[in-house]
Amino acid sequence: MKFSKIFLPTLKDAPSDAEVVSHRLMVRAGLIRKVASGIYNYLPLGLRVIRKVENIVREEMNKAGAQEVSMPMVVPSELWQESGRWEVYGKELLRIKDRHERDFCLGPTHEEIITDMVRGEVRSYRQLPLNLYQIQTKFRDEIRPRFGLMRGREFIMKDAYSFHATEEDADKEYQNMYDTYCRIFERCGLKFRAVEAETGAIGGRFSHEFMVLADTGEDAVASCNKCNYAANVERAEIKSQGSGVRGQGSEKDKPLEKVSTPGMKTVEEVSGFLKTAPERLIKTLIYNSDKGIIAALVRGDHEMNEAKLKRTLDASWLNLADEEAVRKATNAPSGFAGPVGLKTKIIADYSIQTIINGITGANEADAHFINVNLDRDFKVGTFGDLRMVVADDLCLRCADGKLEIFRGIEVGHVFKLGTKYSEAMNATFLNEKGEEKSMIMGCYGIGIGRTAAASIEQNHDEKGIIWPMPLAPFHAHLIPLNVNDKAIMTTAEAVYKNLINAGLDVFMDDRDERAGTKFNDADLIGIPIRITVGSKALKESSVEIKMRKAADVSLIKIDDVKKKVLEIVSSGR
RNA sequence: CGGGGCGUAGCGCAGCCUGGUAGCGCACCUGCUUUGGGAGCAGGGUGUCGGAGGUUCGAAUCCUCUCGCCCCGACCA
Repeated sequence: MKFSKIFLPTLKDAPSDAEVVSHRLMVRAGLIRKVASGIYNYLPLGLRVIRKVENIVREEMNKAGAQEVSMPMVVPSELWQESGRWEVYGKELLRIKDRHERDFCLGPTHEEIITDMVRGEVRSYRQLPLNLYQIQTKFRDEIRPRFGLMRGREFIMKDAYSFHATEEDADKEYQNMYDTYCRIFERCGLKFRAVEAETGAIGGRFSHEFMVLADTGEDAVASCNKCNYAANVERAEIKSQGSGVRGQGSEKDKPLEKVSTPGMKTVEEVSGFLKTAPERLIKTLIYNSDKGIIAALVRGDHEMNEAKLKRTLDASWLNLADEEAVRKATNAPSGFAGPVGLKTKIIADYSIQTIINGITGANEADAHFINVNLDRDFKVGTFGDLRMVVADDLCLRCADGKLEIFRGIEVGHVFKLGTKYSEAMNATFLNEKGEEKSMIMGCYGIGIGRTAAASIEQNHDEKGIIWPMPLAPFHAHLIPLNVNDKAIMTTAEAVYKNLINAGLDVFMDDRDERAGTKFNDADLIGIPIRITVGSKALKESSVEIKMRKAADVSLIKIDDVKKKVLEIVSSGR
């Protein structure tokens, strides 16, 4: 492909709405253009990269025994009603009506459709297992799309679904997909980690996320500095610290006292006003759930982890009570709730056990209690691990490890679904004994565009993108320095044809531009191998070859170019 | 959905407060010179100033409504 022919608009300035480096560079390097919030055009160069990722995914999935299918993007509401998610999924599900006023949605994920497809055909355990996948455009009406392809509303995803007759077989496939994902992201040249994760809206039993390490990542991951435990902070468990017994310290219990705290609602305000450390405060959060109104306590310097709370309560839904419900439960405006004298069920994080002479809301406006002590002043129904992990928390899985927090971009996610969808949608089969059983399912997703974006987050410099060879839109970038020089152009054309005949993807900048312009565009676009044809090297029957990621330039005889480039490309980096 | 901000040339922005008939840099077009890291000179403006309505002799500028986009938050008392 030649620059003069390709539709490749590069930009010196990035549009002001591009925040993160991958978004800026994708726009500047002419890979994508925005159509609407979270919705993008893929330009030729961008599509090439997308295709590279897709093909790696496709090859590895096929190798792992999965089969490619394609399902519709527009899905009738009935299937979603059957699974119950039409009600549950919320506003992210873009609902549309056809001309007959029938409800449809744009598929954000395809558990319902695939389950419907499989249940229609599979009757016997002999037809199992199955692993079907597609690479397709999804739509999720995200609250706040951002960061270009990183969190779009419309995005390309590989989603795979497996069906099994037994738990063991499903577990085996889960491991198979886990291993496959590791191979895929390794082939993409990414630094990543697989971490334990929450299952979220997809549901299911357990899951792992594949996180590309990047400071701009939207997720935080806790990982042990001693053992191989790693989990999304949403999920990460904490070894309860201390003995769990109050009063170990030298401090004596003081009498309970009510103090005036006009307008002081937040932990910062109260601790600042009373001149104490936030860890002395007991934060009281009033929740509404299917288990009734709950008061949940965490230490002032900690954050509640609702996923943990939900699990500990065994609740199926849970949300923070609104102002009115808070008043009803505590007789006070929000901001002044506390466990003392509270009638509702109280659940607390382990860390509450060790607070001596704590501070809580007094369940009346503009007042807090100080010197609050567990058991003497209030009772807790259940203790549990309820809070978000922070750096240096102790690892639950090993003896003396501490947790570190790093940021990551979620590029893949594997779920063991179990029978959530097969039961709801009646996807059954007959086993050897002729018994009717629900199929055991798994599902496995990879964000294609996000993987490309994540690669840029990890591989760039101030000049532009530095593609790893497997994702690069072209293998080599050929630059004839002066298109009006006959000797240079003859050589460049010869090298171009020679490399193409060798099966390589070659990009030639045949524009009548100055050297600086071409070099800068080359650095921006980030093709791994740069070959420069100029008069200096030509005198020695040579061209210059430079790797995008390296600084050094080497001369190479024109006759040896093909061999050299093939060598670099096949070495994979 | 709540708060804040922005919408002026393809991109980045100024002008708006204090109304007077639209500008800067880059890009783009023409010509000449130049040609190894974003060239120089000369010429060219490519715009419903997001849209609609209003105030006014006169609106990019003031007012109202509306649309779009961006940022922060959106359960953290």
